[in-house]
Amino acid sequence: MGPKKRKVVTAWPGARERRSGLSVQLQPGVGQGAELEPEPRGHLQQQLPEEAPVTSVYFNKVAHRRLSSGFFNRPCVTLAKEFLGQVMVRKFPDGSEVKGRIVETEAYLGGEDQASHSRGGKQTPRNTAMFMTPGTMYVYQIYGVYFCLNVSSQGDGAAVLVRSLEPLHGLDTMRQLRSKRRREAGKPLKDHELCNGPSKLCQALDITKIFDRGDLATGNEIWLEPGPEEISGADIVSTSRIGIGYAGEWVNKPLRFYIKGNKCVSVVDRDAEKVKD
DNA sequence: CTATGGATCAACT
DNA sequence: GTTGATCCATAGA
Repeated sequence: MGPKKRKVVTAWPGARERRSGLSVQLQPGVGQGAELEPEPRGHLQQQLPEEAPVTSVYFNKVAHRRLSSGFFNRPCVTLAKEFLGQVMVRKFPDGSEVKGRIVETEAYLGGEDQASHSRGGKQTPRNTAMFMTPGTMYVYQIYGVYFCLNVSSQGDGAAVLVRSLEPLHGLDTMRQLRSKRRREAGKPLKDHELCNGPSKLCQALDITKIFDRGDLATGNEIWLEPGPEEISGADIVSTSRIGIGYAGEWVNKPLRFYIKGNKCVSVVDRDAEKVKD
């Protein structure tokens, strides 16, 4: 039997409201400062003015507080692994911030990758961001309900899907944002459940289509900072991607990467974790 | 396990 | 312009 007939709607509900910022009331101050901030890396972590221009790599080591465009200009698989451990920061219109450490990513390689939205090298209005400068965000809506965040990498049509974060700061804000789609009577979410999925993290950070084609390297509302610790190759599990059963030979390619043992990984692969030789 | 929900795009008229 | 099949998921039972 065929699919049910659907009415056609040209805009997603709430689009206008969300443009003006948060659509839930946040409780200011609650929980802020009670959570552990990542240790600064070295002594150069001083605060910078928000739009501090980076004019020279030689005189602006300080500017590495925020990962800049050069960081994103790497091959897709390399970038997917380098993302692990970096801290995603979301600043809301009221000035408050939430932060989470990236613990799970997937690489989508572009034209030849049958699981990629850019398969066959096809560029459409939806996936245009995948073909833009490395560091460009590709946000798309899935199943009509949720959003997923990708970041363009080096390579035509290649991008990295951000699948899971370990919440570091602003957990109460995340919980409020995540509750919007949940029943009142639902059990309160554990910390590790706040961002353990590609659309969960978009809810928790209020990432919507308005960020599509935005630049993660220069934006004021969302950016990356160096993580508190280096993630070594030995701590990275490489395994198959999630939810791409249609992609033929690409189904089993090890293009999903996560930090071994991290509680916030969405789908754990015990077999892939068994390190042999 | 199932229900949910709407944009997207190829393939048509 | 319309149609049909699909889609990188989540929530709740």
